Amino acid sequence: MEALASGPTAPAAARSATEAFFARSAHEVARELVGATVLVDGVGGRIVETEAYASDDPASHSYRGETARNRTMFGSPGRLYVYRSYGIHWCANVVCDDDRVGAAVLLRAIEPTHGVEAMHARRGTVDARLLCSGPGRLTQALGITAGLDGHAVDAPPLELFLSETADVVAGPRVGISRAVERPWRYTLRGSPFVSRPRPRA
DNA sequence: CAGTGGATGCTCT
DNA sequence: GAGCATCCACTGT
Repeated sequence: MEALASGPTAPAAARSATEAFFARSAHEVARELVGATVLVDGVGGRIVETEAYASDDPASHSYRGETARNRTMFGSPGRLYVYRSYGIHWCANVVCDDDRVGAAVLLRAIEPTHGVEAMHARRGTVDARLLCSGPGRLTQALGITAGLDGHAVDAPPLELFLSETADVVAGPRVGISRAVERPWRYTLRGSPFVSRPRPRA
């Protein structure tokens, strides 16, 4: 993937390749991010689980309009939206934009491939399957906090490498109470590193 | 295994 | 004051 040439203050007209990739529906982006590799300071791995949150989605933080918390969701695509979950964990999204602002893709699980030692140290677990298999776990393992909110996903310390097409399965989202039935959770088929139900086959 | 409850902070009603 | 896009420890089968 190309490096992001323009900084935060660059003219909006000069949209980078990364921004263009994320300037689509959260569904397309969520599906294509499965199989991609994301690193923070060289620590991370292959994305095996994502969820799409659309702009007109009752389950999305952006549904009721812009607030102080979700401001990043209404900005440039290709940036991280980081928020605190249940008062304890951080959750990381990538902002999308399919003509309507307020869409994003939640990163739910990663297969650890880079900097596994650092992840173990941060997480304090010995089970590789539990290092990044959940939105709160993966932010802890990669060291993602509110400090990275609004940060471009391809600007240091973040790196993103897209992949060839992966074998992706769609299913219902996890942990939400509204629009529960929408099958907007995307997982890498058969991966033992997804967060929820152990893949049965 | 399945089910329950506690921790903990912030947003919105 | 309720309700979370969660995780973990602990209980009982």
